[in-house]
Amino acid sequence: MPEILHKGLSASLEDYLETVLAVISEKKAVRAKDIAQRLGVSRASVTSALQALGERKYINYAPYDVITLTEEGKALASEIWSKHHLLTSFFKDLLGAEPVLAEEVACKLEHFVPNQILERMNLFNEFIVQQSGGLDLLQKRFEQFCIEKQKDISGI
Amino acid sequence: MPEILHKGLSASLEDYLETVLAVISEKKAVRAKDIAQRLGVSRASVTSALQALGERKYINYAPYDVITLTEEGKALASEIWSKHHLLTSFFKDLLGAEPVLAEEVACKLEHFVPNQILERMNLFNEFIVQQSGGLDLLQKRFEQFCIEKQKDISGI
DNA sequence: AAAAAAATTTAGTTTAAACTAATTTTTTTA
DNA sequence: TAAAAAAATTAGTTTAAACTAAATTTTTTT
Repeated sequence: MPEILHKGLSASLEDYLETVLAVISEKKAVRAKDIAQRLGVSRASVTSALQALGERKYINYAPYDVITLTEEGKALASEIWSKHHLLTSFFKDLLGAEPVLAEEVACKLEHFVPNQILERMNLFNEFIVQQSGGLDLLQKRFEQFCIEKQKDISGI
Repeated sequence: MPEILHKGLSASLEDYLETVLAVISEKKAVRAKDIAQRLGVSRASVTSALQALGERKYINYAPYDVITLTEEGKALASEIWSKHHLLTSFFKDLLGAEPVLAEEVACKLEHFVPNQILERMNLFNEFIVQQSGGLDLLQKRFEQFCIEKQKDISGI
């Protein structure tokens, strides 16, 4: 599989880039060790991913040197990160999915969901929340609906 | 990447299996050529995928012989197919996404979406449609909402 | 029924992404 | 500051999934 996406990066490399941003946001320096831990891969895999991201100018990389994001890298990583949040929120807050499952799906979907669909999710979310008089009310009613549905099913 | 999913098949092999079912449903015999065309891969790739599916007992495969689905294969292919439809419908009918984009996303998501999230999508769909007095009304109101939103944005 | 055409398979190559083991560099500590 | 520990990198291997080109088998046509 070539498996190349929107901006010319594979899902895998996008994950590494996203993690670089996440670690930078939390700590001062980016350690390959941290990235390896978060993604559950070996340090060797992190090195080769960082080299690939360096070649494509998404990060500034030199062996044993400090890692920083280029402007391109920041832009792309932020874009992916924002998709991640939007998707997680859609599944978790609107559909009421388990937070862990919502995260998991978002983590994969973020790499290939078309912008049009993302926009539609947002618009729909706004629309429904507005129509229902707020997220809280909507969630309560939906929860109630689900409970009744399950009663119906068990009552058959 | 090992990239193995729920039932021990990769997304790629699940796509081949799904396509076998689709072709069987439409034609009498399954031709490697048809599968190659649908998936946009070479005939050689189809052969090796069919061999892999044969080894794992999802299809009955022997060189140059007729291809059929095993019971396991039918069950799994149908499951994926049904996920595909549910997802496509969610994005297309509820969110109003372009049919082609909805298909594309569904095609990838079907391989790793957790059942809980799929169930939530269905329940939410039912809930919202019921609350809105039918899908037609909902779609009209949502379309109107989107139009107004876009006016707002352009009016800034 | 033999030749031609089409379809399938095999053989061998490529690529991306992972791994382990060994080496090198940096950092910490005694 | 020298030795030990930790971290990062390199070298080399593995796997899955694609590809092309060549060989084989099946099907069709003359």
